[in-house]
Amino acid sequence: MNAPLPHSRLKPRPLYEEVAELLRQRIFAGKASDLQPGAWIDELKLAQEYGISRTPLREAIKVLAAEGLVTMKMRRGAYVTEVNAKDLRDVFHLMAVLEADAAGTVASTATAAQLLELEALHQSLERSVKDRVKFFTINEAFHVKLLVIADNKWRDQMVADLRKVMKLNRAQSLTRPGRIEESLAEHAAIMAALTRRDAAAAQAAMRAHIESGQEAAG
Amino acid sequence: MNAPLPHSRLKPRPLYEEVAELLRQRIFAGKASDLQPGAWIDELKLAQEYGISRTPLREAIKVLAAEGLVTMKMRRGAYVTEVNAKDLRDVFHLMAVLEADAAGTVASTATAAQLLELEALHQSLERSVKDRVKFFTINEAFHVKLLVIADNKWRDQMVADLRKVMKLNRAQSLTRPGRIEESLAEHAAIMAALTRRDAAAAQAAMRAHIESGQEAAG
DNA sequence: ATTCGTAATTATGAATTCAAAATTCAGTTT
DNA sequence: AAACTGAATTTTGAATTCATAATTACGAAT
Repeated sequence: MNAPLPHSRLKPRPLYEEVAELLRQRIFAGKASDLQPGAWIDELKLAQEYGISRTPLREAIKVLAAEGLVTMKMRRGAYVTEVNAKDLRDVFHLMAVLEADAAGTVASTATAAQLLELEALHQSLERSVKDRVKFFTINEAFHVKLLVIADNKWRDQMVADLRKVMKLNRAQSLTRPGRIEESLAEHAAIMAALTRRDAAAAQAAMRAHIESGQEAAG
Repeated sequence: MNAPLPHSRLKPRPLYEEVAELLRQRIFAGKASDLQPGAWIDELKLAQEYGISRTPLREAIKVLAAEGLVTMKMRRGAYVTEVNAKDLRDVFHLMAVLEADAAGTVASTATAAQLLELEALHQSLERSVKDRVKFFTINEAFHVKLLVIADNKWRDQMVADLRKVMKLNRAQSLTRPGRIEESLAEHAAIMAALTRRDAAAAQAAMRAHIESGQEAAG
């Protein structure tokens, strides 16, 4: 079949993480891949395919299980997690709560320089309304920067995990016509509140923004 | 030292989970155990001690790593996580945010019967001011019940993980004189807001309660 | 005596092997 | 033909073995 993966190069991180990342991508590929939600994960097949043993593969699967991407059933192996509508609502709700809190923290504690960094990103976002991909990228960068400034690694971890679960569904992304302009307006509201250093308003604006994104997805 | 564990009985859950639980307890025992914060985890020693091989032990360690209890260093093994003062503040903050949100949800969506269940627990709490252990137990039960009613399994998972990290520190627990009465008063405020179905007040009361607990710990 | 370099030891990461449970399949019986 | 029993196969869970990276120990040289 496949030649063994040339993981001959000096490995900067353990194999199981490498494999976990590969599996994540296959899972996120959704129905394009064989690892769709609900699918059984064939350890033997995957191990052979990647040219590795089952040991690191199983370790990778455990990592994904902790992230919520796969679900383990006793003596029945691992399955790609299926998220129903309520799950998705719950995940979006938490994302809104956590990011709103981050926005509030930034409004009250960010330095002037940090606010300028956000402002720069926001302006870059405004210039990207015509480029869907670029808009998406910078939008992501804005949210990441906000979290970095809010400086709570535990929340960062939580948000990252929630994002992964969201990606399971594949519905999100700014595809609905007019959604980009809408999103931009919401970002403007967030940015304005931050600049005013109005924590309550920043929280509210961020919450509205995420919930708005949820509707776009649903 | 120890005889091999008699895992002869029909195992209801995988060995690595069993072991993960044992390790958790040892870690939570804190300085009473050899697994204090910062300590290196000797795979070989532990595996021999439990009478198992390194394979399930390493799987257990990966589970704990996902929970944040241990930290992996590439090619250097696993270490019990050390939480500094800022980490602890950040964890408490998130706990406050998540539980406050849950309280808000309960205030607005709980059924009358569910509120009565909480009310019953609260009254039981009032009757336990003189029994430190009982108070602690019922207090825990109240928070758990609240989360169950709020019905968001992803938040439940997050709160559970945060609790584990908190327990790493071992400072928490209602030991300061007068803290029990204080805590009871805060619970009364929460309960009152819930009964009034005042979501905003319930959130604020819960947030105050958790932050108050943080001071008691620090 | 200290520092640098190399050999020996130790510990981690990964592959392989083994055991046992679950599923599948065939055969028999009603 | 349907259903039940039991053997064969498949697959998970765990132990063992192997390879390599990292640390330690030792010794020589400055």
